[in-house]
Amino acid sequence: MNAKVRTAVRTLEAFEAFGRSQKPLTLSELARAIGVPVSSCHGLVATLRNRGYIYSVGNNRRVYPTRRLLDVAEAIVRNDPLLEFVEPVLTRLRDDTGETVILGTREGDGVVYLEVVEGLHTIRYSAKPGEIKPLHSSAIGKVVLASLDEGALAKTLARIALERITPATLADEDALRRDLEDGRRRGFFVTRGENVADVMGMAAPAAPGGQALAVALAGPIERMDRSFDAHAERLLVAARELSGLGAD
Amino acid sequence: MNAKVRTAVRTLEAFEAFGRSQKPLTLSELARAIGVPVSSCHGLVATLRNRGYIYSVGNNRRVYPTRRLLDVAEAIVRNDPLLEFVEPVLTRLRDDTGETVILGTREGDGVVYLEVVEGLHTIRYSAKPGEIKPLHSSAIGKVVLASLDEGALAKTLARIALERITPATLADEDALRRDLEDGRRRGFFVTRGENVADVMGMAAPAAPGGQALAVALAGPIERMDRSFDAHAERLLVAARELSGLGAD
DNA sequence: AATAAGTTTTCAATATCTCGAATATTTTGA
DNA sequence: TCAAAATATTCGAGATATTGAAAACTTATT
Repeated sequence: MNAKVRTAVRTLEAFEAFGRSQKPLTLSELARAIGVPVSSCHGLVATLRNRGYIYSVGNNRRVYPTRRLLDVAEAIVRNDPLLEFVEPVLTRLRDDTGETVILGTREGDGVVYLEVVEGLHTIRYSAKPGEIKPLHSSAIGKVVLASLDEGALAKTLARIALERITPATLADEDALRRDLEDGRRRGFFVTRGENVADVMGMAAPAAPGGQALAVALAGPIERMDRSFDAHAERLLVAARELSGLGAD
Repeated sequence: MNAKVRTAVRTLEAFEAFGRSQKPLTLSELARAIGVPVSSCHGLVATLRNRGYIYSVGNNRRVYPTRRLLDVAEAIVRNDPLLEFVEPVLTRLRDDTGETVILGTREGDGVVYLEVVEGLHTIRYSAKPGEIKPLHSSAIGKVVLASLDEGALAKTLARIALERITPATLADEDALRRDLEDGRRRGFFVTRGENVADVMGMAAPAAPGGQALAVALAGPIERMDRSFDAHAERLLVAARELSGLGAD
């Protein structure tokens, strides 16, 4: 169930490494950066060069990606079936609350972030699209769990380990079920430092085009608490707006 | 010497397929799009989902990439060691000539396009960064060949097949050598339908930050011919500008 | 509601990639 | 300039992914 195809992962990790390093790398630097033997990295780099995804910079042996990956990524996003419609709603929610806004959905036994609009404060919850979070300790994950019927919920809870990630994590099934019940009643779900210390998340279900997603607001507990009720109300408005979008 | 690591290629081809298809694909559609057995595609898709690079859209079984790839690609380009400086020069050249401008370099036994600024005409030479062109039948390739000393040139010509791609391709070594000599004398190199029928390219060496690159102008033969001298002169100005940039 | 057509998933033999070690090359430092 | 260190490349045994085939599941059609 975990990542399977090693080379696929490595290929993407190589690009991520360039994104982090912010400069051309030699073969061995790249190998070190992605934790791969130099000899294996050698073949990968040769392949990517052959394909025009990376090129050798200058006269030395360093390589760097061409714009090709950006080009592919832009073509993909240009035609994204979803995000075009939802982006304005998320940005308004961010502007009204000042906190980071996230759109996410279930992916396997986790949650994947589809879109992140970062908050306006210097201290803010920071995340990237594509990040994976646990079902039991993220606000969006609780939305997902709460949407399951009893049978599916029991099976899912049995399968996923309720790993204690912080002292506040609800690692106990009964506590988690009570928390889900609270959320169902309120219409939104909350985490208080259960996944990252000091972070509060609140999330509500949203179904743009009929697709089951969730929208979340996240920031430092202290600041979020001060505006808890206003933020919650604003979040629910955004969730309703999203659900009205895109007949798809 | 050709592409070696199969999965690396497939991974990128999968993303390219989404860029082309412009919509979510089922597993078998994706497999068909990239010419891979469904069973193999299955593992690849599972891996990419695990990594947050793709997610399942809607309730059906279609998948589409998240913004994660774009995020990585943007981080890479944000810190591109080269393109920040050269882009304005290329764009001015494009604006002054109306034709497509390309920055390229040698990569193995081919040429890779690093940057493309497309022309302003409806009918124009269209290309993408990362495309690979032959050394012997592209204007940039001729710049590369002409920069080699006799020993390296002989070895390279022996290694690469002078494939006849169009009727106009210089598939004969003597003819190609004479053409290179002409180019050296003029200071720039020309192709006339040698790689793509109806396309004329002209290229000159440029060395921003000391790195051996080439800048090219490409468009329909008929239109390029009408402004041949002016374009050539303008191209050489741009090449000089580029070579003065970026101490690196 | 049943059948057919298409799609996804699993499986184990096989083709391919991976990795450490050895070799070759380049860079660094004196 | 030479020696030492670092880096890149090659190679074969072993680890891993790939594949067609078959089973399980969905969706479309009658």
